[in-house]
Amino acid sequence: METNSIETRKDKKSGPNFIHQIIEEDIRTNKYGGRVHTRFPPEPNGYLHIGHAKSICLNFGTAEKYNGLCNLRFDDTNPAKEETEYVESIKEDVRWLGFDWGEREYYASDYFERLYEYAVKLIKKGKAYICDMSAEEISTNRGTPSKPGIESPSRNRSVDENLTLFEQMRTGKFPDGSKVLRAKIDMASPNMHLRDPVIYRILHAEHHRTENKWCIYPMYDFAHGQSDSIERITHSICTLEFEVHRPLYDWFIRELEIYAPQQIEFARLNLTYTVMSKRKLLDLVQNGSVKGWDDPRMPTICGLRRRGYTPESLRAFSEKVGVAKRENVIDVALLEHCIREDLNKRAIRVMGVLNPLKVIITNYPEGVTENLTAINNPEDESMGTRQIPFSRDIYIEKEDFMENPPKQFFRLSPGNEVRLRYAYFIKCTDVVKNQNGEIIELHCTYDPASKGGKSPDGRVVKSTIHWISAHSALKAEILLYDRLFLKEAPDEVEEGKNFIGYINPDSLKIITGFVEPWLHDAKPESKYQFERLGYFCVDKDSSHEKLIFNRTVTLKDTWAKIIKKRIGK
RNA sequence: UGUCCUGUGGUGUAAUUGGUAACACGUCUGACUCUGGAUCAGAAGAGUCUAGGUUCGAGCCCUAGCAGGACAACCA
Repeated sequence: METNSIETRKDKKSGPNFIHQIIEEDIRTNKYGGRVHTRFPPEPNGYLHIGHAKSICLNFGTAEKYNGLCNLRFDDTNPAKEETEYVESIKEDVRWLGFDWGEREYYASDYFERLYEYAVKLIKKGKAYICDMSAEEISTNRGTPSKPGIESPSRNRSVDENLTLFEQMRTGKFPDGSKVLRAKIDMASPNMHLRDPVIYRILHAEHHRTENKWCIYPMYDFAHGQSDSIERITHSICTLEFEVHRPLYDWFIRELEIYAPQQIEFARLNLTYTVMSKRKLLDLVQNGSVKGWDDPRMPTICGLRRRGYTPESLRAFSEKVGVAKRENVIDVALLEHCIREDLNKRAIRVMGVLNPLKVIITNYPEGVTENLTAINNPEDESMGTRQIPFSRDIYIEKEDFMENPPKQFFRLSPGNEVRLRYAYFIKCTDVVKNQNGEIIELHCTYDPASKGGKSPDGRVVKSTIHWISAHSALKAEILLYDRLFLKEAPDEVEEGKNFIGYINPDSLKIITGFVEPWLHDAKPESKYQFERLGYFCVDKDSSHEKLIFNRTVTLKDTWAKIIKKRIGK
């Protein structure tokens, strides 16, 4: 009862997004017999990124919400760019995000025969013709947005001649680029897409699925809408740039007299400090700025997965960014919030020291190891506890000690007592330095009565720091990732510059740290919180011989903020 | 000089379809705490691109502007 009222207060949700409003109206008016059928239609020519994740969540999520279906369809009309490898990676990513397309895995290439017949129908109606001009000629004759185009000399060929030529195109009589099939619409249309668009081109290329069956291929514009029609999609959700194509799709559907889906456009996702275009992501991979498509700094789904993002966090993110038509740039802080929120509930807490400083507890017996109990997750008692070894020599984080601390520094300093998490209170008695004056070791004393972290006399310490027992510490390679770009909007390049120039030179720091022995058997992709530091996940290349952790995201850090402010002033 | 789309706190998204701007992230306080995490309590921050108009009443309707974006691949 109480929880309920809290939930209704907290989850006071805003109204349905504009697409859902349209759908709800369509259901109400029985427009498609109450049916809701969407599709996610990627081209298998690259890896999916977080922008696609938004689209996937929208399409599959919408179908789920309204008890409908969502197809996975590959728009594979360009054999030159598409590969089976991409088909596989896309399927893996969609599945990983938690969506299921059942038996409904389709390909535009499955419809090539039907599309060919559609083209023939257009020719027979006098609505399409074979054009002999070259690509350049077609382009220059198309005019500009403000100047009408010029009609092709081939425009008034007879239906019979067009039919014959199209048939010959299919049988391979003509070389690439020598002829195209064009829709006969209006060379003076203010909409460029209606100026006799090319709908079929000759391409003597092997297709990843139809192999060498075809040497002519439909253009995307002539395949996409009809594919939606064939699949009896009710709501064809796509991004804004296809808004101007809609009149063309509607024209095809009308002239072909086939089932008409409804296209609705929404604004694609943009993220601060991130580039999202396939071209730029490819550039990053090819010029070696990152190690590959699944580099944890990439906004690709496989990159985010390797970074330690969970499907749940990505779905929550997709929900929070909303759906609208206005162009937007989402603060990556929202993405980071989503993964912290998810991992906070689920990740096991462990201790890891990234930048070790040796501490000798001088009044602790030598050669003794005792086990202390640590809580696996204070947010979830059911996750239990574990034992961690403690001994005379330990490592703490270098940043957790200051010889001459400012007022706001609560951690270890000469004379200041702190708690070693789950262990004892310690006090620093000596600072050992090398010849260069660098601190290399600390001597401390501990209070045996404070075992477990509580002092019987009730005295309080202001700070708790993490540590690792020196002899049982496990070495691990730790990859500290930061944002890939220094500039909030890396797409906005200044004169004569390139977005590559905005890359953060410190986006990756590789260090060797220590972690609890308990992590020896940690499995790839498993996620942990290193207490006080952040969330880390085991890299897929990690092994018993060499443990590798990726930092997914840091914890929120008030102290870091204070420092930043002091430096700023 | 064209056509289409979009303008609401720093960033996103809402506003029960004309009733006096809400939620999230971020920011800032404070409480609590064996993570300077989490949690909890609170604050600041927009008067809705501009100007007219309709109306008792406009972020929502009308008119005219302004600003931003998309469109000229045999790419998708």
